[in-house]
Amino acid sequence: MKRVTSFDVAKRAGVSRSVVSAVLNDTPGIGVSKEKREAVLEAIRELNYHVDARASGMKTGKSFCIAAFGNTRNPLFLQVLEGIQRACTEYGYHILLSGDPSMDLSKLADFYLQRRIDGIISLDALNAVDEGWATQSNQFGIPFVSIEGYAEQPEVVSILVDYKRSVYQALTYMNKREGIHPIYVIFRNEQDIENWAERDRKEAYLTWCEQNARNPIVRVITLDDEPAITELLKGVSTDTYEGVPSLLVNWSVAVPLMYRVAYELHLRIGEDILLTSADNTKRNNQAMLPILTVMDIPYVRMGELAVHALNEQMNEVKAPSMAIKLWVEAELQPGESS
Amino acid sequence: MKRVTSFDVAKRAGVSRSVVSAVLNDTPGIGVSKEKREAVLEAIRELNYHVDARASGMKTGKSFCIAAFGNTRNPLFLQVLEGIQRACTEYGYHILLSGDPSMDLSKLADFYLQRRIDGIISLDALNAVDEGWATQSNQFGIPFVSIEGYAEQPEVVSILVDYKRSVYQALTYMNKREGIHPIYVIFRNEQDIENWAERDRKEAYLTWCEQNARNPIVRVITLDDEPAITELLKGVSTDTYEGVPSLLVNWSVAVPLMYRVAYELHLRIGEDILLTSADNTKRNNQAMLPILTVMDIPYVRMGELAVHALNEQMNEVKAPSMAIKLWVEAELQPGESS
DNA sequence: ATGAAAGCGCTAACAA
DNA sequence: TTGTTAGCGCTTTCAT
Repeated sequence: MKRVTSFDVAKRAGVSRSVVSAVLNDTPGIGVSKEKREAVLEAIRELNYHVDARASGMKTGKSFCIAAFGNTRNPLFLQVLEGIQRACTEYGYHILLSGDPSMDLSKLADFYLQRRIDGIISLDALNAVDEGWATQSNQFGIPFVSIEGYAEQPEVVSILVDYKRSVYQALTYMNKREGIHPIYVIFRNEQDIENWAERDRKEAYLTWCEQNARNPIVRVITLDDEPAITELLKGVSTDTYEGVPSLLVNWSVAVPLMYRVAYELHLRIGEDILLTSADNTKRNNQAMLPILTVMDIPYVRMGELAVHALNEQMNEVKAPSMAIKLWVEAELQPGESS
Repeated sequence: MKRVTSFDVAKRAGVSRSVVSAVLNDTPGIGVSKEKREAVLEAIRELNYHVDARASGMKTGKSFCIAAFGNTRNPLFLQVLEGIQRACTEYGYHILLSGDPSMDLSKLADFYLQRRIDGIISLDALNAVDEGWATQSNQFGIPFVSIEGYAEQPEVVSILVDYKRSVYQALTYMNKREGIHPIYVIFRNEQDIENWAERDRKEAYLTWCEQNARNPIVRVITLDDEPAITELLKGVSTDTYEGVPSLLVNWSVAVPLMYRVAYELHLRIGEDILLTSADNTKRNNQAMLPILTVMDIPYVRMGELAVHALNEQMNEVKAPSMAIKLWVEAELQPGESS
């Protein structure tokens, strides 16, 4: 069972291997006559020849392979992958998926270095900073792009969401409805320290309130703290504030539980209480009743952008068209909940 | 900027390249003295050396890379990937993610052959048959495992769900509740022909009815046909059959719309109407209110199994412990809807 | 037990 | 324009 090589193709086409290579790669500065070119292509087809990417990679020093790193448990990762895939197809890159966040860094590094990866894209947590992925990957000399992470590390290229704008837009939308009474609900993990996104969102809320002469009301609730949510919903629905109580939630993860609590309290979301999420994806909420109004985070596009950014890094474009920090905007997806 | 090679390591450790290689691969039948081995390991650490997988692959003929093929739009694919990833880590394989189903086969084949992939795992549609992925991949000589596809192609290795059992178990569970009245609702795409899974499920329903002396009632509805669903729910809820109307749905995709229709009709699922899905995943339904009772399909494990099956194929185990067709069982996840 | 040397399949620099 | 050749970094005989 012999592999067919470029030598076989050359022989069959009656040319030398370099000609075959030239035809395959459109090597600049080297012309091949029409007939020879045809002959080569013909031979390739007949022999069903396929370049060995490893061999060519060894010569050129490029593997045309980028690594996508993220948590396969996270549904958003799939959307990012979709974007990465789309852009990679365009550039001719292949995607290597290996290593989840549970794996230790040196093991992972070994993976990547063995494969001579051209670049790394990583979907990070908002508060990802330490571990020094970025610093590490710089050590390796592998171009690196973070999605949602390292917002405050000026040397790391990252794709970030403009959460300020997201909150601002959400509030503006909610405000269209007469007599609403916007409350900002911050859900957070107990152990997490406040991150940049959280700060941005809160700041945007306060700014908006000031500009619109509203009294800011902020509630902080620990994720999954059902009693606290019950209390909140009960409270706002019986409050004597003027207007319909209208909640802007910082983090989509908490929303299902809010729906459940409302369901159990027989509160109708979208009528008794209005609800909007400032951080979510449309796809994630298609099954919700009523449909949740969300600021949709474009994870697919962020994946695409990451590849473009990586590509610029890899080719060391002299006049980079892309900044170190790339900001994308969430898009309002009106639902029935507000 | 020079790459560090096994030669550098050898030089530093004061041995030859073959020794380095032997240490790295535990080459059987070739012993290395304790000191030399230590020296090599030391040098590797000092120089931060990493084998070039391409070069070693060229010699050994293995790429230690398997391709995962599936639709990145499908959330289930992520679960499969999770399983694949887990098993791959175990075997030391890397995962190549390239090509979505929209890409044409020859292009894809080119990808795989260029990379000298060791095997392919594909998450297929239940009715996947034509296109001859399998036959094709056999032509390429690349081991292939299908998840959910090619159930009726005896030569293709595939991981399949025992849907008969799934339906049977669901019905048994539903029947625990007194006086239920089980109706089987088949949702289907208009253009799709009936597939093996559909046949199995229906057969299981009929068998169960016979064994339990129930009158089988089957409804067929086109996916997304909202009026038909409305009619169905209205109908069964006002029927004068004895017992609570209890629906077993064949396909989870239709469930959100059923919930919506019920919501609009002010029918309380779990009280006025009982609902169970015979084909679903728990993860997909966490946000539903009330929580849907489902037969949970273990996609993660199916991914793992696929890798194991692939591994056996690749190593051409003489006494294969795995059959060509591997059947897995769905697990009942009781919810509040039935 | 260890070292020398022959490739694996390819590209790029050079020679013709 | 075309063909020759020297590696890329590794594994694996084959001698030593």
